[in-house]
Amino acid sequence: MPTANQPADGKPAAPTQRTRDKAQSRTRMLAAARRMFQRHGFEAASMRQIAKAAKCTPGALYVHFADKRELLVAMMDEDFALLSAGITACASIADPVLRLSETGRAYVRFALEHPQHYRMLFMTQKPTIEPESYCEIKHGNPDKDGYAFMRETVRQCIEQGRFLARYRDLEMVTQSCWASAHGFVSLYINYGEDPWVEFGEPLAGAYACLDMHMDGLTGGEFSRLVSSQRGGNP
Amino acid sequence: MPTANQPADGKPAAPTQRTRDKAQSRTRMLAAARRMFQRHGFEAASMRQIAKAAKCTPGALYVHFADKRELLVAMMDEDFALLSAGITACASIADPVLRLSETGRAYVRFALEHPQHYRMLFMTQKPTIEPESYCEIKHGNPDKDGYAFMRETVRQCIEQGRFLARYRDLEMVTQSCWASAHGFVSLYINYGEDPWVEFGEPLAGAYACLDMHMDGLTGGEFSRLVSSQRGGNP
DNA sequence: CATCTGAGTGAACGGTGTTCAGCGAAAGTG
DNA sequence: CACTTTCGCTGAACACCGTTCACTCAGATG
Repeated sequence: MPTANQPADGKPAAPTQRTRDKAQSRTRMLAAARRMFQRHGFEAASMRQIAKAAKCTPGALYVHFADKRELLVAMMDEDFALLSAGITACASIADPVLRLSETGRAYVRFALEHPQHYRMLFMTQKPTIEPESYCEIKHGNPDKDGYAFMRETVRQCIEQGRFLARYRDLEMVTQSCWASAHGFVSLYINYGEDPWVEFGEPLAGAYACLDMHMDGLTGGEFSRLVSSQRGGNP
Repeated sequence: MPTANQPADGKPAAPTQRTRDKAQSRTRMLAAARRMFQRHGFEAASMRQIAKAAKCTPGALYVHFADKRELLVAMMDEDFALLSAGITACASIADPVLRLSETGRAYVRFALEHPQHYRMLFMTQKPTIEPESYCEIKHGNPDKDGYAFMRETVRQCIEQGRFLARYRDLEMVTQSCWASAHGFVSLYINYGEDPWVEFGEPLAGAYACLDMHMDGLTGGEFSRLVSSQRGGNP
């Protein structure tokens, strides 16, 4: 039963007035949702507010998105390209220790620039683990890709003997790298506005955490490498 | 206007039937709220569910707690006391570097032994809590406030020149210590059961993260200190 | 005993995410 | 062109949510 939008032969159909309108609506809704989510957070932003900002009724949102969470996920998919871009930019760095450090920096920059997105990805309780719907079908789980990228870099560091001898457990070291990036930014996202803790410039704090961790892993070689790089290439 | 509960002279009144009932109700409500918050999270747990679990009506909750947020705060106060007890138990350790390390270890043990408590305390998005609503007494007092205790220890480390020269910012270093403990345990609590990250023994991983961080801060002096301690006192 | 007090009730208010019969204009078909 | 089908969208609901409030009535007070 071919439709105008998706013919049976799979060839792209000529965009009709209706399909163009629908795409436009979707874009408008997504933009409105981004504004609301970033301004008020996921819970506080309501579908009615988003609908009003997108100049439609709440029900219309459900034509394009199954539920509120999918609206957020669709929104995050767009911005996730930034994290992927940052990480793939690090892939060109030859030295695995420096590459690992830069990967962490790209990671924390993403977290601090998109705190609400980061919260949804890495700080919320996953309701249920659905292996089919989440992990594989979703054009490759970006979390797993990032993790795998980091693990591969860690593997090279270990193979080249760049880490202290006691840090040989690939999974554990990879997780410690992830944790060194996640720890500070997740605390900042939760308590950055809290008067209870006086946070300074978050990026500086996050970078410092990464550096301390890298020095702990390498026995201080990381800092010496960085300063020699800086001294050698002024 | 003295009441049976709080006479004007400040002397404790004899507990009447009513005051005992009220305290009992409060305790029952708090226990029900803890169950619900830990099971479903702050947002998903509803006042109606809590009321049903506490065998009362939703309105009765508002006799004891101003709103949902205050119910959470009352619950967190109890859990914080448990955590603070574990942290301040390290106060007897003379060496501030070792004391800081042991503080971190106590922190991650609490997190891994009470993952639901920890999630509620440090991993959920909380409504902003004004300082005046919070226990002012605890805030800033190293005996009661774990963060203040850690900061005081960090201050001693800095004053004794135990950290590398570039780590002189008291707040930032304290936050990095917190982050080094929080990072791994929060990831483990979220992804420990997830099939796409293979976690090993969580306590070992968390301790390793702490050690790397301490070595990064001290330029490796921490590990040398620990091994000399171990060698000196076998 | 009469009086007062206050913990608890139950219904309501305005919000929330989500669903769905039906509308009407665009698209497809003869 | 006229007829039928398609489908994005509306508006009204549904079942919840946190919170309020007039009211009740057992226990404390005098």
